[in-house]
Amino acid sequence: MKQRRVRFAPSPTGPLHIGGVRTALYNYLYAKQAGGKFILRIEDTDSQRFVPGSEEYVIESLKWCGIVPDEGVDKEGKVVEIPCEEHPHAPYRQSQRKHIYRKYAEQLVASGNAYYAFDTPEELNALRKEAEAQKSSFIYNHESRNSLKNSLTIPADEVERRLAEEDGWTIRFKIPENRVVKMYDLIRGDIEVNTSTLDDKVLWKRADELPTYHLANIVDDHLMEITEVIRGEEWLPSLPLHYLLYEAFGWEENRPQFAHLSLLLKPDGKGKLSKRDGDRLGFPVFPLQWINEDGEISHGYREDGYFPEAFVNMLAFLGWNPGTEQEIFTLEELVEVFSLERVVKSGARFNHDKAKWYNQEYLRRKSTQELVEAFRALEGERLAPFDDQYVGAAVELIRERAYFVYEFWELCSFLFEAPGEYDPAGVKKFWKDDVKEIIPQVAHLLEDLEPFSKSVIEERLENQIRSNDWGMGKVMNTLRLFLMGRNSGPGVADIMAILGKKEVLQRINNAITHLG
RNA sequence: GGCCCUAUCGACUAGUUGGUUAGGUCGCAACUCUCUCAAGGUUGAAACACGAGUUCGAAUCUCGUUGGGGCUACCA
Repeated sequence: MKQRRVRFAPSPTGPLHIGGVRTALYNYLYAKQAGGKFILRIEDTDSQRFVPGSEEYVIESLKWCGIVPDEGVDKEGKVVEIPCEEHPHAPYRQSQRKHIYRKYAEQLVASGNAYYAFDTPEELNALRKEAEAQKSSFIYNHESRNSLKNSLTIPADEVERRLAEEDGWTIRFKIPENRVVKMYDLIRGDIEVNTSTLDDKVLWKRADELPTYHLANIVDDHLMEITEVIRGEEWLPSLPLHYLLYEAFGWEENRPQFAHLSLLLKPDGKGKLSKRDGDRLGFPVFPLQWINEDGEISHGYREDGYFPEAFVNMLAFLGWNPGTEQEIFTLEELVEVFSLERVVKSGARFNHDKAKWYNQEYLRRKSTQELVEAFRALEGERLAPFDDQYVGAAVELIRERAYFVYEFWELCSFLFEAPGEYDPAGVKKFWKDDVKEIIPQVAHLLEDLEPFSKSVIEERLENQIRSNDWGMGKVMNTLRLFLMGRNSGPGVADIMAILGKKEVLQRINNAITHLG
């Protein structure tokens, strides 16, 4: 059996959107499952829309996710430009493969499958406008091509002259008339389209002397011996053209199989997920932060505190499921169980809550030490005076309450800084005459307590409060207020054990003098 | 408009050969635990878009309608 070779082929026109990351992920999982190759190819045949930095962004995003290309990118994370043993098909950037495509385009003209067209963009736009006015649409196809300026209507010597003297020409594919193209999609099954509904797509652009996606894509997939093309659903309407191109080149024998992935949809309303939805609804649409030329910042999952494993797991389940009830999978486990047969055909709405839940699940699976390190990475200055044991105790106290490491400080800052003020609502609710009498007595009870551990504190407090009939709620909530400045949070005994006797007594006394 | 894809709880989905009390997860609600808030535990509300047809029997097969999505560039 042939080795599986799949590719992810983004265009460097800006940051990679999470839908793109998902496509890359599915390609990667599919390749790795069979011990195949995952190839990265940069499809930069649109010189107009090129955005500097996007190629690096794609590579860094994939790296963050743990999706490392086998071919196309070297160990330094650079796109390979010169062929070598590991990257025999270099260059992997289409702009650097220009010389390759031209002859294939010419070959199609020679075989009668394509033709030169001399119509200017202005002329075509005028035709489109005209058709629109008559509530129809202009299509460059078998009906119109014979009345337009191309090598099918212009005498051969004239064509020769114009090709030599002018640079205003394109090469168009000559779509056959009234033929049914029978296609097969690994996710969708059989698809049939009549060629008469298709238009004569441009294969070679005058504008930048480069092939269009359609030509470059087919040529490269063939030359790079791609076995399966897994791409977004937006390419499904082009599939008949691509089949016809394989046929015209005589490459049907080893034409890759195709799988079209449904698109990611907005969480609300209509349409596919876009950059603006992230800004509007407050969640990232990109794996990594992106800053455009105007200095506008788009949020990224990485910068927003997501673990890459959680992000990948969440993305994998958006449009795929293993058919079992397990929902937590590492990348390695996903490689094991992934299958295209289980990819869902309909579009999936992105859900921010589920993404957060995944992060929480992964946070819970981290060791305390890993979380201490992540916490320190975020709050270095403030945590510096405290040793790992103390920070670890703090982390263990609040880890169950967090979705993200960045929430840690808010949840346990009181363990590192004594409260400067006390929540007025809590003071009003608990700091009453009877409690003012009781708290000093409670403080006194703690003074000789040894060891000052959670269970010992808990036992002493509970016994005394109950036997004196002071009221558990009143006393405990007041203590919590004095220890952390707020009236909701972890258990009082837990807090005390971490802070230590001296600090606890000091905080209680401070509060008493402060509040009077 | 034309062409193509698609249709199960609010969301993600299971239900691959027609017979299930239509299952799970997120979210939501209630109860429970409890010194508060979380977390946990238990429970609940919640779906086969609609209409025909085939069949003893349809979420599942067929057709149609409707909804959703994509494409319709010398963009990918």
